[in-house]
Amino acid sequence: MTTINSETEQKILRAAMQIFSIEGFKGARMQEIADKAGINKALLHYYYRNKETLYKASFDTLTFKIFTQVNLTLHKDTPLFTKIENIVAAYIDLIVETPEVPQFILNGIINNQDELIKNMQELPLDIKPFMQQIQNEILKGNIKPIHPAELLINILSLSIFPFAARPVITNVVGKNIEFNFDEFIKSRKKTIPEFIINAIKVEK
Amino acid sequence: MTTINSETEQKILRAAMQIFSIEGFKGARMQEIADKAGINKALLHYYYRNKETLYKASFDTLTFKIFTQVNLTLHKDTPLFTKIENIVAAYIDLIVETPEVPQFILNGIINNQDELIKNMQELPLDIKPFMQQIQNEILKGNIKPIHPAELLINILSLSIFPFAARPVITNVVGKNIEFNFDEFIKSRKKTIPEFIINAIKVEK
DNA sequence: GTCTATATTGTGATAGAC
DNA sequence: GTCTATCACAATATAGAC
Repeated sequence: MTTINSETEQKILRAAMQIFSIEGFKGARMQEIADKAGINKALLHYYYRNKETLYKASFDTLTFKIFTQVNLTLHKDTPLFTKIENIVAAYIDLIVETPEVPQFILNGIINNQDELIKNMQELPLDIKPFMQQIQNEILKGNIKPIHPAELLINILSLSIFPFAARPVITNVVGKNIEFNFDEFIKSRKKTIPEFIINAIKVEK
Repeated sequence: MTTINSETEQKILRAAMQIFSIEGFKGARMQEIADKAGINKALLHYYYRNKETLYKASFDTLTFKIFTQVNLTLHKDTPLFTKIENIVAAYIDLIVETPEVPQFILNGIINNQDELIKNMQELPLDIKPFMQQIQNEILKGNIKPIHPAELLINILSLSIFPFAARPVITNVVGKNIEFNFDEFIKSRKKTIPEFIINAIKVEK
């Protein structure tokens, strides 16, 4: 993690996070970041040697909170169904709070993939205990057989995709019916876990 | 839709679709497209006035096929559960066949949003009949109550997200367990519909 | 239609004054 | 620490010969 000292450094970082999220690494212009931070281009290079350093600092700051929070939820010792509710809620809350994150990550996937992967590998994300928990519930006959990785990917897909696809969804769905995205997202904290639990639970 | 005449024009367009998908609009270099097409930079400008024209032509060509196919599946008169299987299969097949599409669309969402929306509004996508079909099944008590738009978004999320997030998934999941993405995707044509149908079906 | 050469502009980065 | 001025090069676009 990067430690921030001065006021100016913070203004730069805040501006950088916004611009990189919207424009991606290649699309972002140092001039634009400087403008948004209300300072001069040369000052960017004073605080951050070059564009890459600034990008890395933005990535760290944006992802640190969300990943530690999700990691925490994954490791906590709670029953599976409760944990699924918690994971979904954590994702949705954090993304609503910092909506740049999914865009930033997607942008990274698209035009800065190697750098992104390198950065992600440094994150302390350990999904093994959660996978083990799923496996145990299957063995005990409490849920239907499913590959633990697949269940995790389904949880992520349902939680994150709508944010990434927001403009397309509001456009395509909104063209056909009355649709309020913010209300939709709010309701999802309840409907996603319901959907998932219905899909995997065993009727007794 | 753009009409293509000469052989060279096709080579350019094919190259452009690939480069734009990987690099995004701003990241793509005209030189790179020319190289991949095996021709000269100046010739790009002969066929397509500028970068934007070339981008638009790439978008049209890439999205036309996938959207008409999905639209067709949505409108066909098949039972709901079969239709869900068909939609998922159509998406996965088309994306496997043209893996540039999700990246291209995401790129558009991210750094060319207004243009993308304008382009999408021209597509002949009509989801009303499918939504009506879901509503009818709910009324007949065949499936659990769910907002039709939400069900559609869940189908899209589960089908598309893994492609967009592929690098992150292979990295994060692969770091923890043995994981083969191609096999995973192949199996999803079966597991996604199962998951969805389990989530919404009413036990009788 | 296709090329080489070049004009023109954009953009990351540095030097050096204050 | 912050600025102005400028360098160096990369990238889009055009002119003009063949």
